Parts: sequence; structure tokens; C-alpha cells
Amino acid sequence: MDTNLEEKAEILLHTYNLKATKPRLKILSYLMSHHNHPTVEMIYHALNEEINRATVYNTLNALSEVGIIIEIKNGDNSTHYDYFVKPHFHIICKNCGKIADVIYPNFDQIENEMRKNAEEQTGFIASTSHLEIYGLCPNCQIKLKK
Amino acid sequence: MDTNLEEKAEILLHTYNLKATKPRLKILSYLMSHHNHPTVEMIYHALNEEINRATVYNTLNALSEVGIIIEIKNGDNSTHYDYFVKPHFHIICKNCGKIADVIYPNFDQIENEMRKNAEEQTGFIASTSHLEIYGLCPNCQIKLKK
DNA sequence: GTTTTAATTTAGATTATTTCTAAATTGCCT
DNA sequence: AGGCAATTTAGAAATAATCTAAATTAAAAC
Repeated sequence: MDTNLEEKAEILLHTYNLKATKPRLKILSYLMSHHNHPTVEMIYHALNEEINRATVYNTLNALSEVGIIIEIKNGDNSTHYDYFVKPHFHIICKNCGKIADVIYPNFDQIENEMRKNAEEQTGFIASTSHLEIYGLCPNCQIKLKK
Repeated sequence: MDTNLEEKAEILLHTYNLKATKPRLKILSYLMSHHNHPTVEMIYHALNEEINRATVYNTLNALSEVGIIIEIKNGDNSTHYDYFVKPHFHIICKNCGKIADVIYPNFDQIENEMRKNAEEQTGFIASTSHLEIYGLCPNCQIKLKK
């Protein structure tokens, strides 16, 4: 277990006024060190089924609410998560569900513009935004040609 | 029943090489005349529970696959749908789930740019894209202040 | 206008995902 | 160290979506 990682996670949690509970430290550390876009189920198993599923759900909701992680609504109807490093979005394979990161330097700028526009038009106060693109990954392009 | 509407729906279905079955005509007509961002459940009830739920699911998937309608992955973990008129995206209230349209003239242009970028970076072939913004609607802003 | 055929619909069961409840535990402040 | 609000837990319950195999149907072929 990487103590240094958990320390980093603890600081991050406190920054956002979240209690640094053991389950949260483990889950956040996992996300900080794995960029496999896991679901609740994947995290639950990766952490040896030691943390209650409801807690995994609660934690991921809390983390994505403050923006520490990104929520990805996948085509497979389960939600995936990704630790936020720099502005990016995701492209998801319609065939196999694979998720790839797309780095887009101006992404937060564009996001902000959209948010502002949405607020002006609707009177909402915007917080998080979600962009996902669907498509076919290189592997499935080949598979489906046959 | 608006025959004219169903005729329009039939033409639209044929344009995309989709069989114009009775369930599809009813569902598409409903979507073309209601902009309440319904879920499967809402459509199922609006059409008097006469169309099997599985068919509603199948139809909505088929329609969104070809782009006649837009799929909205709402925060409430059910999927909402919207007939596509012009390029727009959605803002969703985190508190009450209300969905509002945001018209954005350049939206498809920006979408295309993102898609191109994603394709170059990942080797995927991009098809549809989804953007949702979360926030607080005017009503809930007032409610939560109390 | 029949016939044919592939696609679609159906009922109902099944699976998967997420939320809820009430009791027990735990982090953090004083 | 003690107190309290927030969080976690086990397990049940609710909700959403998919699957199966048989019946039906739209549209092309004759």
C-alpha cells in the first residue's frame, strides 16, 4: 500500500471539506493510481469486496460532486469514473465498451462558454458538465468488417 | 390522432431505412409533438401501455442510433429522449431532475471539432456525441436557499 | 393482390444497477 | 478523552434494461 498516495488523497479530501474516512481514502487512492475508468463493481472487487457497495456509491457521488473525479455515463448503462487530472473527455466504443481519454487543451474554456450560454438561456446555475462521444474502437472496426 | 404527423414520421423512418411499424410510428409521433424529454416509462404510459416496454426500448435505441432523436443520460439514472430539431444540448437540475433545452447555433460545429480531435488521438471512428450540463434550476435555487 | 421473407413485436422472466433503511461505527472538533 | 454529526454497513427493495422464443407484420418479390 502506497502511504504517500493515501496522504495525497487525504489532503485532497480535506481541501473539499470531505471527511477522510478509510473507505474514501482507499477508493480515491485507487482512482488516483488506476486510469482504467472503473465502475462501482470494478472498484468493489479491486478492493477485495471489503467496502460496502452502498459506500462505494456514496463515495463516488461525493467525489464527483466536488469535481475530484469525472462521472462517465457509458452506453452500457453503468457509470464509470475517472480521476480528474487535466481537462479531457471520453470516447466510448459502442461495440465493446472500451473508454479512451481525449486530451483537449481548450476543453474547459469551451465548457465554460457552454455553461455560460446555458445559464443565460435557462436561468439555471450550472455546475458540472459531461461530454461523451460514442464510436468504434480500432479493434472493433476490424472485427466488424469481417 | 394527427394523421399528418404520422405521415411525417413514416417518411422520416423510411429515410433512415427503418421499417415503419405501428409502434414506431406512435412513438416517433409522440416524440415529435412532445418536448417533455420523456423516459421509456413516460412514453409507455402516454401510449396507454399498449406497446410493450421492450419495444419502446428497441425503438428508442433505433431512433437515437440514426440520430432522429437525442439520448439524454440524466442524473436520475434513467435515460430521457428528445426529438432532434436543431443542434442543442441539455441542462439538468441536480435537485429535481428538470431538463431544459439550450440552443447553441455552433453546437454541431464544435461537436465536429471534438469528434475529429478524438478520432485523431484514439483511432476510433466517432459517431454520436452527448453533452449534458448539470446545475440547479431557478425553482430549486429558491427552495434550497431557505 | 398474394406470397415470401426478414425484421420486428410481444409476454414474461431475468439480470443488472442503484437506492433505501435503521443500526453501528468513526472522524474530527473542542 | 468525550461528544456529535457524518459516514458506513448489511441486507432488502426499487428501478431500469435486456433476453428468449414464439407470434406478428411491413415491404419486397412475384
